[in-house]
Amino acid sequence: MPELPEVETTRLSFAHRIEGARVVDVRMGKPLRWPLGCDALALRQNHVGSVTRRGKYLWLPLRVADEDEAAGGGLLMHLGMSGSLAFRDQVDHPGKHDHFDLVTTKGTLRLTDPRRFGAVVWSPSLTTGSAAKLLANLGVEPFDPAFTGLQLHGALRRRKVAVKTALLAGDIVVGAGNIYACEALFTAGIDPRLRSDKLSKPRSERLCQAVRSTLAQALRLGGSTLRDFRDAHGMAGEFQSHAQVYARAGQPCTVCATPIRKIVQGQRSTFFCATCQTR
DNA sequence: CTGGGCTCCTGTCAGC
DNA sequence: TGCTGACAGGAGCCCA
Repeated sequence: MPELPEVETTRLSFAHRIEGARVVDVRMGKPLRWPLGCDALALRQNHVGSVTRRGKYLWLPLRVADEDEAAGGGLLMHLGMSGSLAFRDQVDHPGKHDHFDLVTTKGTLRLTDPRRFGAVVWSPSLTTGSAAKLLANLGVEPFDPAFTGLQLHGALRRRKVAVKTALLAGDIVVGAGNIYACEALFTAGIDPRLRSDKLSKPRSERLCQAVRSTLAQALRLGGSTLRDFRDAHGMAGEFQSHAQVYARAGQPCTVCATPIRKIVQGQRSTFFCATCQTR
């Protein structure tokens, strides 16, 4: 589910409210993708710092306030395919898909994740331990000035996979998942099947701009709510109704009316317009 | 090192 | 209405 716009929308919706809170209790539900990596009770008395994002991961820094239950470090969170976070003053008894509650003096942060591909992992810091390992192979942030057409061209030149697959891999540029990779390629007018190393510099420049503009537009619209995405206030996103190709197989292209095609690349569906995406 | 395929898990929907 | 199979926003891991 959550690609960069959804993760960032989530972060913006609760980061300012949880900052400075003291952890009062922690509740774990069914196992998530990885174990927490520390004693959950050791998180109590820690203070939550400023929540940041790297790719599709969120980082909740913790500061030790009471040496008895010291954890420090922070929590690296990932929403997987079906995860969402809610931050509420008061939470109900956990439902069957609520697998993590961080109860704080300012409210409770709850991870709901039916498929449990998501994760909450403790790490001593962002640059050491499990966080460092999980973030090690991430590509550049799409809104970082270091992400340029030239840089993208250089990275794609060394791959032979389809450009769509290379975008999804996240080790060149982070943030574009299946929806936004499809949408960015449409905006750039590039065939998703094109081999990465066949992208010219002008095409790479267009793709760079398209990745950025697509993610920026999605961010303005609060992400995409296909089924169950909500930000931490429970607000749905609006991007899905602006999608030009994603989930529109058989429907007319908004530009040229050619029916949108659906193919499979690397076990993921790709949607594209065979007329518009040839430049 | 690269690329392809599998896997984790649950819910939903199309088709019979 | 009930069953079965395909598919879903991610990404780590294993093997060729």
